[in-house]
Amino acid sequence: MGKSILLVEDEAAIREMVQIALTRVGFETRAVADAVNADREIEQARPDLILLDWMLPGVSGLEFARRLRRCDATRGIPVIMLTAKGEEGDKLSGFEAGADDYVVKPFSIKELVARICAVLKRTTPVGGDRPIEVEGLRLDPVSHRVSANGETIRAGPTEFRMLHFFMSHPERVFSRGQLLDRVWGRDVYIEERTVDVHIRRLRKALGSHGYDRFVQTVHGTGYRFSRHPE
Amino acid sequence: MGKSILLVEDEAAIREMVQIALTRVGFETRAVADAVNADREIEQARPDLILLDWMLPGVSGLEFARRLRRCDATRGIPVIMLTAKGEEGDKLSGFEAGADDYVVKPFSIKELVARICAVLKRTTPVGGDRPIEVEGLRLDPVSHRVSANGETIRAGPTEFRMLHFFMSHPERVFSRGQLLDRVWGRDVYIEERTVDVHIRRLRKALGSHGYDRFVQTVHGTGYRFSRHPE
DNA sequence: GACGATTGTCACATACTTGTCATGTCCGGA
DNA sequence: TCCGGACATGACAAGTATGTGACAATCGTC
Repeated sequence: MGKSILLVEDEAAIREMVQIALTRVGFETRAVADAVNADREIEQARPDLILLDWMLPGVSGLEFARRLRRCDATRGIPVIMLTAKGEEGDKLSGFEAGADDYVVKPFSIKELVARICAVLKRTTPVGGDRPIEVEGLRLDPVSHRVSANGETIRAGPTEFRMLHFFMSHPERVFSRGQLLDRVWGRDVYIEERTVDVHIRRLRKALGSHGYDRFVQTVHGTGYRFSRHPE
Repeated sequence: MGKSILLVEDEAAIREMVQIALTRVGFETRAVADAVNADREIEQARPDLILLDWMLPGVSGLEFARRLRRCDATRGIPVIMLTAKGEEGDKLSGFEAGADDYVVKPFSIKELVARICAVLKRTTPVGGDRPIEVEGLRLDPVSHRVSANGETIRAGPTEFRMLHFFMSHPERVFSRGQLLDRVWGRDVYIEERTVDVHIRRLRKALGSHGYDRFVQTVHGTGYRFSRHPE
Protein backbone atom coordinates (compact mmCIF):
# COMPACT_ATOMS: atom_id res chain seq x y z
CA MET A 1 0.00 0.00 0.00
CA GLY A 2 2.66 2.48 1.05
CA LYS A 3 0.38 5.36 1.93
CA SER A 4 1.80 7.84 4.39
CA ILE A 5 0.14 8.37 7.73
CA LEU A 6 0.78 11.02 10.33
CA LEU A 7 0.01 10.01 13.90
CA VAL A 8 -0.55 12.77 16.45
CA GLU A 9 -0.71 11.30 19.94
CA ASP A 10 0.79 12.53 23.16
CA GLU A 11 0.97 9.27 25.06
CA ALA A 12 4.31 7.81 24.12
CA ALA A 13 3.28 4.22 24.74
CA ILE A 14 0.31 4.32 22.41
CA ARG A 15 2.22 6.38 19.89
CA GLU A 16 5.00 3.88 19.56
CA MET A 17 2.75 0.89 19.61
CA VAL A 18 0.56 2.24 16.83
CA GLN A 19 3.52 3.45 14.78
CA ILE A 20 5.20 0.08 14.89
CA ALA A 21 1.99 -1.72 14.07
CA LEU A 22 1.13 0.51 11.13
CA THR A 23 4.64 0.40 9.76
CA ARG A 24 4.53 -3.35 9.88
CA VAL A 25 1.30 -3.35 7.91
CA GLY A 26 2.99 -1.32 5.24
CA PHE A 27 2.13 2.29 5.91
CA GLU A 28 4.83 4.90 5.92
CA THR A 29 4.18 6.17 9.39
CA ARG A 30 5.40 9.30 11.07
CA ALA A 31 4.47 10.12 14.66
CA VAL A 32 4.49 13.33 16.66
CA ALA A 33 3.29 14.27 20.12
CA ASP A 34 1.52 17.57 19.59
CA ALA A 35 -0.07 20.00 17.18
CA VAL A 36 3.01 22.14 16.72
CA ASN A 37 5.12 19.25 15.52
CA ALA A 38 2.21 18.00 13.47
CA ASP A 39 2.12 21.30 11.61
CA ARG A 40 5.81 20.99 10.85
CA GLU A 41 5.47 17.45 9.55
CA ILE A 42 2.50 18.30 7.40
CA GLU A 43 4.31 21.24 5.87
CA GLN A 44 7.32 19.10 5.15
CA ALA A 45 5.34 16.35 3.46
CA ARG A 46 1.62 16.09 3.09
CA PRO A 47 0.42 12.83 4.64
CA ASP A 48 -2.33 10.80 3.03
CA LEU A 49 -4.17 10.52 6.29
CA ILE A 50 -3.93 11.88 9.82
CA LEU A 51 -4.61 9.95 13.00
CA LEU A 52 -5.45 12.51 15.60
CA ASP A 53 -5.73 12.06 19.34
CA TRP A 54 -8.65 13.84 20.89
CA MET A 55 -6.78 15.06 23.93
CA LEU A 56 -3.56 16.86 23.11
CA PRO A 57 -1.39 19.16 25.19
CA GLY A 58 -1.76 22.75 24.03
CA VAL A 59 -4.04 22.81 21.01
CA SER A 60 -6.66 20.09 21.46
CA GLY A 61 -7.20 17.51 18.76
CA LEU A 62 -10.64 18.89 18.13
CA GLU A 63 -9.29 22.37 17.58
CA PHE A 64 -6.49 21.07 15.42
CA ALA A 65 -8.88 19.15 13.21
CA ARG A 66 -10.97 22.24 12.78
CA ARG A 67 -7.89 24.20 11.79
CA LEU A 68 -6.93 21.59 9.23
CA ARG A 69 -10.33 22.01 7.64
CA ARG A 70 -10.02 25.74 7.46
CA CYS A 71 -6.74 25.71 5.60
CA ASP A 72 -6.90 25.19 1.86
CA ALA A 73 -3.72 23.13 1.77
CA THR A 74 -4.85 20.63 4.36
CA ARG A 75 -8.57 20.51 3.86
CA GLY A 76 -8.43 17.43 1.72
CA ILE A 77 -6.48 15.28 4.14
CA PRO A 78 -8.75 12.73 5.77
CA VAL A 79 -8.68 12.66 9.56
CA ILE A 80 -9.46 9.85 11.94
CA MET A 81 -9.91 10.87 15.54
CA LEU A 82 -8.70 8.70 18.39
CA THR A 83 -10.65 9.17 21.54
CA ALA A 84 -11.05 7.66 24.94
CA LYS A 85 -14.46 9.17 25.29
CA GLY A 86 -17.43 7.17 24.20
CA GLU A 87 -19.91 9.81 25.01
CA GLU A 88 -22.62 10.85 22.62
CA GLY A 89 -21.91 14.55 22.57
CA ASP A 90 -18.25 14.03 21.89
CA LYS A 91 -19.02 11.88 18.93
CA LEU A 92 -21.00 14.67 17.41
CA SER A 93 -18.29 17.22 18.06
CA GLY A 94 -15.74 14.97 16.40
CA PHE A 95 -17.68 14.82 13.19
CA GLU A 96 -18.53 18.45 13.64
CA ALA A 97 -14.83 19.29 13.52
CA GLY A 98 -14.58 17.45 10.27
CA ALA A 99 -13.27 14.05 11.24
CA ASP A 100 -13.88 11.40 8.61
CA ASP A 101 -14.13 8.67 11.17
CA TYR A 102 -13.15 8.05 14.70
CA VAL A 103 -11.96 5.16 16.78
CA VAL A 104 -12.58 4.72 20.47
CA LYS A 105 -9.73 3.68 22.76
CA PRO A 106 -8.84 1.08 23.54
CA PHE A 107 -8.95 -0.14 19.96
CA SER A 108 -7.45 -3.16 18.35
CA ILE A 109 -4.83 -2.61 15.69
CA LYS A 110 -6.90 -4.72 13.40
CA GLU A 111 -9.84 -2.42 13.76
CA LEU A 112 -7.71 0.66 13.34
CA VAL A 113 -6.18 -0.64 10.13
CA ALA A 114 -9.61 -1.52 8.82
CA ARG A 115 -10.83 1.99 9.48
CA ILE A 116 -7.79 3.54 7.89
CA CYS A 117 -8.20 1.44 4.77
CA ALA A 118 -11.88 2.26 4.60
CA VAL A 119 -11.30 5.98 4.84
CA LEU A 120 -8.42 5.91 2.37
CA LYS A 121 -10.47 3.96 -0.06
CA ARG A 122 -13.32 6.36 0.30
CA THR A 123 -11.32 9.54 0.01
CA THR A 124 -8.36 8.76 -2.21
CA PRO A 125 -10.04 8.74 -5.59
CA VAL A 126 -11.84 11.85 -4.55
CA GLY A 127 -8.66 13.56 -3.48
CA GLY A 128 -7.56 13.49 -7.09
CA ASP A 129 -9.41 15.39 -9.75
CA ARG A 130 -11.27 12.47 -11.20
CA PRO A 131 -14.79 13.28 -12.31
CA ILE A 132 -17.54 12.14 -10.01
CA GLU A 133 -20.80 10.86 -11.39
CA VAL A 134 -24.02 9.92 -9.68
CA GLU A 135 -26.93 8.71 -11.76
CA GLY A 136 -26.19 10.92 -14.69
CA LEU A 137 -25.14 13.94 -12.70
CA ARG A 138 -21.49 14.49 -13.45
CA LEU A 139 -18.97 16.86 -11.92
CA ASP A 140 -15.54 17.22 -13.47
CA PRO A 141 -13.06 19.06 -11.26
CA VAL A 142 -10.55 19.42 -14.09
CA SER A 143 -12.75 21.12 -16.62
CA HIS A 144 -14.64 22.67 -13.72
CA ARG A 145 -17.91 21.67 -15.22
CA VAL A 146 -21.19 20.11 -14.10
CA SER A 147 -23.38 18.26 -16.51
CA ALA A 148 -26.62 16.31 -16.45
CA ASN A 149 -26.67 13.49 -18.98
CA GLY A 150 -24.21 15.42 -21.10
CA GLU A 151 -26.00 18.71 -20.90
CA THR A 152 -24.05 21.43 -19.14
CA ILE A 153 -25.41 22.88 -15.93
CA ARG A 154 -24.53 26.40 -14.92
CA ALA A 155 -23.27 26.79 -11.38
CA GLY A 156 -21.49 29.66 -9.67
CA PRO A 157 -18.09 29.09 -8.03
CA THR A 158 -19.49 28.60 -4.55
CA GLU A 159 -22.21 26.29 -5.77
CA PHE A 160 -19.61 24.32 -7.67
CA ARG A 161 -17.39 23.91 -4.60
CA MET A 162 -20.37 22.95 -2.51
CA LEU A 163 -21.55 20.38 -5.00
CA HIS A 164 -18.02 19.02 -5.30
CA PHE A 165 -17.80 18.66 -1.55
CA PHE A 166 -21.21 17.06 -1.34
CA MET A 167 -20.50 14.60 -4.12
CA SER A 168 -17.22 13.60 -2.51
CA HIS A 169 -19.02 12.99 0.78
CA PRO A 170 -22.35 11.50 -0.11
CA GLU A 171 -24.80 9.97 2.33
CA ARG A 172 -23.62 12.09 5.20
CA VAL A 173 -25.21 14.99 7.03
CA PHE A 174 -23.35 18.24 7.43
CA SER A 175 -24.33 21.08 9.69
CA ARG A 176 -24.21 24.60 8.38
CA GLY A 177 -21.10 25.25 10.44
CA GLN A 178 -19.40 22.24 8.91
CA LEU A 179 -20.25 23.34 5.42
CA LEU A 180 -18.89 26.80 6.10
CA ASP A 181 -15.66 25.23 7.28
CA ARG A 182 -15.26 22.81 4.46
CA VAL A 183 -16.73 24.62 1.48
CA TRP A 184 -15.84 28.20 2.28
CA GLY A 185 -12.71 27.30 4.25
CA ARG A 186 -10.37 29.73 6.01
CA ASP A 187 -11.76 31.89 8.76
CA VAL A 188 -15.20 32.83 7.81
CA TYR A 189 -17.36 35.34 9.56
CA ILE A 190 -20.42 34.37 7.66
CA GLU A 191 -23.96 33.94 8.84
CA GLU A 192 -24.89 30.30 9.01
CA ARG A 193 -28.14 31.08 7.28
CA THR A 194 -26.19 32.09 4.23
CA VAL A 195 -25.62 28.40 3.65
CA ASP A 196 -29.37 28.05 3.12
CA VAL A 197 -29.24 30.57 0.33
CA HIS A 198 -26.45 28.76 -1.47
CA ILE A 199 -28.24 25.50 -1.00
CA ARG A 200 -31.18 27.08 -2.68
CA ARG A 201 -28.98 28.34 -5.54
CA LEU A 202 -27.48 24.91 -5.93
CA ARG A 203 -30.91 23.35 -5.94
CA LYS A 204 -32.13 25.80 -8.51
CA ALA A 205 -29.19 24.99 -10.75
CA LEU A 206 -29.70 21.25 -10.43
CA GLY A 207 -33.46 21.54 -10.55
CA SER A 208 -33.67 21.98 -14.30
CA HIS A 209 -32.82 18.32 -14.62
CA GLY A 210 -34.50 17.09 -11.47
CA TYR A 211 -31.24 16.54 -9.64
CA ASP A 212 -32.23 18.87 -6.84
CA ARG A 213 -33.67 15.77 -5.22
CA PHE A 214 -30.11 14.83 -4.24
CA VAL A 215 -29.70 17.89 -2.06
CA GLN A 216 -31.73 17.01 1.00
CA THR A 217 -32.63 18.91 4.13
CA VAL A 218 -32.23 17.18 7.48
CA HIS A 219 -34.42 19.25 9.71
CA GLY A 220 -32.65 20.40 12.86
CA THR A 221 -29.30 19.14 11.65
CA GLY A 222 -28.20 20.36 8.26
CA TYR A 223 -27.99 19.12 4.69
CA ARG A 224 -27.12 15.90 2.96
CA PHE A 225 -26.28 14.76 -0.56
CA SER A 226 -27.94 11.45 -1.23
CA ARG A 227 -29.28 9.59 -4.20
CA HIS A 228 -31.86 7.85 -2.06
CA PRO A 229 -35.19 9.60 -2.01
CA GLU A 230 -36.34 11.12 1.25
CA MET B 1 -8.31 -5.27 29.52
CA GLY B 2 -6.97 -2.13 31.13
CA LYS B 3 -10.27 -0.28 31.46
CA SER B 4 -10.41 2.35 34.16
CA ILE B 5 -12.90 2.02 36.98
CA LEU B 6 -13.87 4.51 39.61
CA LEU B 7 -15.05 3.03 42.90
CA VAL B 8 -17.16 5.21 45.17
CA GLU B 9 -17.58 3.52 48.53
CA ASP B 10 -17.45 4.96 52.02
CA GLU B 11 -16.59 1.84 53.97
CA ALA B 12 -12.80 1.71 53.91
CA ALA B 13 -12.59 -2.07 54.30
CA ILE B 14 -14.77 -2.82 51.30
CA ARG B 15 -13.20 -0.04 49.30
CA GLU B 16 -9.71 -1.37 49.68
CA MET B 17 -10.67 -4.95 49.21
CA VAL B 18 -12.48 -4.25 45.97
CA GLN B 19 -9.78 -1.94 44.69
CA ILE B 20 -7.07 -4.51 45.25
CA ALA B 21 -9.12 -7.25 43.68
CA LEU B 22 -10.02 -5.23 40.59
CA THR B 23 -6.47 -4.03 40.13
CA ARG B 24 -5.28 -7.58 40.26
CA VAL B 25 -7.72 -8.56 37.56
CA GLY B 26 -6.28 -5.86 35.37
CA PHE B 27 -8.50 -2.84 35.79
CA GLU B 28 -6.99 0.53 36.43
CA THR B 29 -8.86 1.23 39.62
CA ARG B 30 -9.27 4.47 41.50
CA ALA B 31 -11.24 4.64 44.73
CA VAL B 32 -12.85 7.50 46.63
CA ALA B 33 -15.11 7.69 49.65
CA ASP B 34 -17.75 10.20 48.64
CA ALA B 35 -19.46 12.08 45.85
CA VAL B 36 -17.35 15.20 46.17
CA ASN B 37 -14.14 13.31 45.59
CA ALA B 38 -15.79 11.28 42.90
CA ASP B 39 -16.61 14.46 41.01
CA ARG B 40 -13.01 15.51 41.22
CA GLU B 41 -11.74 12.18 39.93
CA ILE B 42 -14.19 12.11 37.08
CA GLU B 43 -13.23 15.57 36.02
CA GLN B 44 -9.58 14.67 36.12
CA ALA B 45 -9.97 11.56 34.00
CA ARG B 46 -13.15 10.06 32.73
CA PRO B 47 -13.48 6.49 34.01
CA ASP B 48 -14.86 3.77 31.77
CA LEU B 49 -17.21 2.61 34.49
CA ILE B 50 -18.31 3.70 37.94
CA LEU B 51 -19.01 1.41 40.87
CA LEU B 52 -21.30 3.34 43.13
CA ASP B 53 -22.26 2.53 46.67
CA TRP B 54 -25.90 3.08 47.46
CA MET B 55 -25.34 4.62 50.85
CA LEU B 56 -22.92 7.50 50.80
CA PRO B 57 -22.28 10.27 53.30
CA GLY B 58 -23.62 13.57 52.00
CA VAL B 59 -24.98 13.06 48.50
CA SER B 60 -26.49 9.59 48.30
CA GLY B 61 -25.42 7.18 45.62
CA LEU B 62 -28.84 7.31 44.09
CA GLU B 63 -28.74 11.05 43.84
CA PHE B 64 -25.21 10.97 42.50
CA ALA B 65 -26.14 8.51 39.79
CA ARG B 66 -29.01 10.71 38.78
CA ARG B 67 -26.70 13.69 38.55
CA LEU B 68 -24.31 11.74 36.36
CA ARG B 69 -27.12 11.10 33.92
CA ARG B 70 -28.13 14.69 33.73
CA CYS B 71 -24.71 15.97 32.78
CA ASP B 72 -23.73 15.72 29.14
CA ALA B 73 -20.13 14.90 29.91
CA THR B 74 -20.93 11.98 32.17
CA ARG B 75 -24.11 10.59 30.73
CA GLY B 76 -22.29 7.93 28.80
CA ILE B 77 -20.44 6.42 31.73
CA PRO B 78 -21.97 3.14 32.80
CA VAL B 79 -22.80 2.80 36.48
CA ILE B 80 -23.09 -0.30 38.65
CA MET B 81 -24.73 0.21 42.01
CA LEU B 82 -23.49 -1.56 45.12
CA THR B 83 -26.03 -2.02 47.83
CA ALA B 84 -26.73 -3.91 51.00
CA LYS B 85 -30.43 -3.69 50.40
CA GLY B 86 -31.96 -6.39 48.34
CA GLU B 87 -35.39 -4.96 48.30
CA GLU B 88 -37.28 -4.81 45.08
CA GLY B 89 -38.19 -1.15 45.38
CA ASP B 90 -34.60 -0.12 45.79
CA LYS B 91 -33.59 -2.07 42.79
CA LEU B 92 -36.15 -0.23 40.76
CA SER B 93 -34.98 3.11 42.09
CA GLY B 94 -31.46 2.15 41.16
CA PHE B 95 -32.38 1.44 37.60
CA GLU B 96 -34.59 4.47 37.68
CA ALA B 97 -31.56 6.62 38.46
CA GLY B 98 -29.84 5.20 35.47
CA ALA B 99 -27.75 2.39 36.87
CA ASP B 100 -26.72 -0.15 34.29
CA ASP B 101 -26.57 -2.99 36.73
CA TYR B 102 -26.89 -3.70 40.39
CA VAL B 103 -24.86 -5.85 42.77
CA VAL B 104 -26.05 -6.78 46.23
CA LYS B 105 -23.64 -6.96 49.15
CA PRO B 106 -22.12 -9.19 50.15
CA PHE B 107 -20.94 -10.05 46.67
CA SER B 108 -18.15 -12.23 45.46
CA ILE B 109 -15.36 -10.59 43.52
CA LYS B 110 -15.93 -13.10 40.81
CA GLU B 111 -19.51 -11.99 40.41
CA LEU B 112 -18.57 -8.34 40.50
CA VAL B 113 -15.97 -8.78 37.77
CA ALA B 114 -18.43 -10.70 35.67
CA ARG B 115 -20.96 -7.91 35.98
CA ILE B 116 -18.36 -5.28 35.18
CA CYS B 117 -17.24 -7.13 32.07
CA ALA B 118 -20.82 -7.63 30.95
CA VAL B 119 -21.66 -3.96 31.33
CA LEU B 120 -18.46 -2.82 29.65
CA LYS B 121 -19.03 -5.15 26.78
CA ARG B 122 -22.53 -3.87 26.42
CA THR B 123 -21.75 -0.18 26.63
CA THR B 124 -18.35 0.22 25.04
CA PRO B 125 -18.91 1.56 21.59
CA VAL B 126 -17.41 -0.78 19.05
CA GLY B 127 -16.13 2.14 17.13
CA GLY B 128 -17.43 5.05 15.19
CA ASP B 129 -21.02 5.78 14.55
CA ARG B 130 -21.74 2.62 12.72
CA PRO B 131 -25.24 2.12 11.46
CA ILE B 132 -27.41 -0.04 13.66
CA GLU B 133 -29.65 -2.56 12.00
CA VAL B 134 -32.29 -4.84 13.42
CA GLU B 135 -34.19 -7.13 11.11
CA GLY B 136 -34.24 -4.72 8.23
CA LEU B 137 -34.77 -1.60 10.29
CA ARG B 138 -31.67 0.49 9.88
CA LEU B 139 -30.54 3.69 11.57
CA ASP B 140 -27.49 5.45 10.23
CA PRO B 141 -26.21 8.21 12.50
CA VAL B 142 -23.78 9.52 9.89
CA SER B 143 -26.30 10.13 7.15
CA HIS B 144 -28.91 10.76 9.82
CA ARG B 145 -31.39 8.48 8.17
CA VAL B 146 -33.76 5.71 9.18
CA SER B 147 -34.72 3.16 6.60
CA ALA B 148 -36.78 0.00 6.39
CA ASN B 149 -35.39 -2.46 3.87
CA GLY B 150 -33.82 0.40 1.99
CA GLU B 151 -36.85 2.62 1.98
CA THR B 152 -36.44 5.84 3.90
CA ILE B 153 -38.58 6.44 6.95
CA ARG B 154 -39.41 9.97 7.99
CA ALA B 155 -38.73 10.78 11.63
CA GLY B 156 -38.53 14.11 13.43
CA PRO B 157 -35.41 15.05 15.37
CA THR B 158 -36.72 13.86 18.73
CA GLU B 159 -38.05 10.62 17.29
CA PHE B 160 -34.69 10.06 15.64
CA ARG B 161 -32.80 10.57 18.91
CA MET B 162 -35.20 8.34 20.75
CA LEU B 163 -34.94 5.57 18.20
CA HIS B 164 -31.17 5.90 18.23
CA PHE B 165 -31.15 5.58 22.00
CA PHE B 166 -33.51 2.64 21.92
CA MET B 167 -31.59 0.81 19.23
CA SER B 168 -28.32 1.22 21.11
CA HIS B 169 -29.96 -0.08 24.28
CA PRO B 170 -32.23 -2.84 23.11
CA GLU B 171 -34.08 -5.35 25.26
CA ARG B 172 -34.21 -3.04 28.22
CA VAL B 173 -37.02 -1.15 29.86
CA PHE B 174 -36.77 2.57 30.42
CA SER B 175 -39.08 4.65 32.54
CA ARG B 176 -40.39 7.92 31.21
CA GLY B 177 -38.10 9.82 33.53
CA GLN B 178 -35.13 7.90 32.26
CA LEU B 179 -36.04 8.57 28.67
CA LEU B 180 -36.41 12.26 29.41
CA ASP B 181 -32.95 12.28 30.95
CA ARG B 182 -31.24 10.35 28.22
CA VAL B 183 -33.04 11.37 25.08
CA TRP B 184 -33.91 14.96 25.90
CA GLY B 185 -30.89 15.43 28.14
CA ARG B 186 -30.02 17.36 31.27
CA ASP B 187 -32.52 19.61 32.93
CA VAL B 188 -35.85 19.38 31.28
CA TYR B 189 -39.08 20.58 32.71
CA ILE B 190 -41.27 18.40 30.62
CA GLU B 191 -44.38 16.44 31.49
CA GLU B 192 -43.61 12.75 31.65
CA ARG B 193 -46.75 12.11 29.63
CA THR B 194 -45.08 13.88 26.74
CA VAL B 195 -42.91 10.81 26.33
CA ASP B 196 -46.06 8.87 25.45
CA VAL B 197 -46.76 11.25 22.63
CA HIS B 198 -43.31 10.88 21.16
CA ILE B 199 -43.52 7.14 21.52
CA ARG B 200 -46.70 7.32 19.53
CA ARG B 201 -45.02 9.47 16.89
CA LEU B 202 -42.14 7.05 16.67
CA ARG B 203 -44.54 4.16 16.37
CA LYS B 204 -46.48 5.91 13.66
CA ALA B 205 -43.28 6.53 11.71
CA LEU B 206 -42.15 2.93 12.04
CA GLY B 207 -45.65 1.60 11.57
CA SER B 208 -45.69 2.05 7.81
CA HIS B 209 -43.35 -0.91 7.60
CA GLY B 210 -44.58 -2.82 10.61
CA TYR B 211 -41.60 -1.98 12.73
CA ASP B 212 -43.73 -0.39 15.41
CA ARG B 213 -43.83 -3.85 16.95
CA PHE B 214 -40.30 -3.17 18.24
CA VAL B 215 -41.47 -0.31 20.44
CA GLN B 216 -43.17 -2.04 23.32
CA THR B 217 -45.07 -0.82 26.33
CA VAL B 218 -44.25 -2.29 29.72
CA HIS B 219 -47.32 -1.48 31.70
CA GLY B 220 -46.58 0.35 34.93
CA THR B 221 -42.92 0.73 34.09
CA GLY B 222 -42.10 2.32 30.79
CA TYR B 223 -41.03 1.38 27.29
CA ARG B 224 -38.68 -1.07 25.69
CA PHE B 225 -37.15 -1.63 22.27
CA SER B 226 -37.15 -5.31 21.50
CA ARG B 227 -37.29 -7.43 18.44
CA HIS B 228 -38.97 -10.26 20.33
CA PRO B 229 -42.73 -10.08 20.22
CA GLU B 230 -44.49 -9.26 23.47
C1' DG C 1 -14.49 53.18 -15.23
C1' DA C 2 -18.48 50.37 -16.68
C1' DC C 3 -20.54 46.02 -16.80
C1' DG C 4 -22.30 41.62 -15.48
C1' DA C 5 -21.61 37.96 -12.28
C1' DT C 6 -21.26 36.62 -7.72
C1' DT C 7 -22.08 36.85 -2.86
C1' DG C 8 -23.63 37.73 1.86
C1' DT C 9 -27.58 39.45 4.41
C1' DC C 10 -32.19 40.60 5.37
C1' DA C 11 -37.23 40.26 5.80
C1' DC C 12 -40.95 37.69 5.10
C1' DA C 13 -43.44 33.35 3.97
C1' DT C 14 -43.79 28.59 4.78
C1' DA C 15 -43.05 24.15 6.81
C1' DC C 16 -42.01 21.47 10.52
C1' DT C 17 -41.56 20.21 15.31
C1' DT C 18 -43.10 19.90 19.94
C1' DG C 19 -45.17 20.07 24.54
C1' DT C 20 -49.74 19.88 26.45
C1' DC C 21 -54.64 18.66 26.79
C1' DA C 22 -58.91 16.35 26.51
C1' DT C 23 -60.80 12.19 25.54
C1' DG C 24 -61.06 7.38 24.54
C1' DT C 25 -59.18 2.72 25.42
C1' DC C 26 -56.82 -0.88 27.75
C1' DC C 27 -55.03 -3.43 31.70
C1' DG C 28 -54.80 -5.51 36.18
C1' DG C 29 -56.54 -6.34 40.56
C1' DA C 30 -60.49 -6.87 43.73
C1' DT D 1 -67.51 -8.22 36.32
C1' DC D 2 -66.37 -3.72 37.80
C1' DC D 3 -63.31 0.02 38.95
C1' DG D 4 -59.35 2.99 39.03
C1' DG D 5 -55.26 3.93 37.15
C1' DA D 6 -52.19 3.62 33.22
C1' DC D 7 -51.74 4.18 28.43
C1' DA D 8 -53.07 5.62 23.41
C1' DT D 9 -54.61 8.96 20.35
C1' DG D 10 -55.95 13.05 17.85
C1' DA D 11 -56.01 17.94 17.95
C1' DC D 12 -53.81 22.31 18.78
C1' DA D 13 -51.16 26.48 19.46
C1' DA D 14 -46.71 28.23 20.04
C1' DG D 15 -42.19 28.03 18.93
C1' DT D 16 -38.34 26.92 15.59
C1' DA D 17 -36.26 25.92 11.52
C1' DT D 18 -36.10 26.37 6.68
C1' DG D 19 -37.37 28.28 1.93
C1' DT D 20 -37.45 32.26 -0.94
C1' DG D 21 -37.07 36.66 -3.31
C1' DA D 22 -34.91 41.00 -3.22
C1' DC D 23 -30.99 44.01 -2.58
C1' DA D 24 -26.62 46.18 -2.03
C1' DA D 25 -21.75 45.44 -1.88
C1' DT D 26 -17.94 43.36 -4.06
C1' DC D 27 -15.15 41.30 -7.59
C1' DG D 28 -13.15 40.40 -11.99
C1' DT D 29 -13.18 41.57 -16.77
C1' DC D 30 -13.25 44.30 -20.55
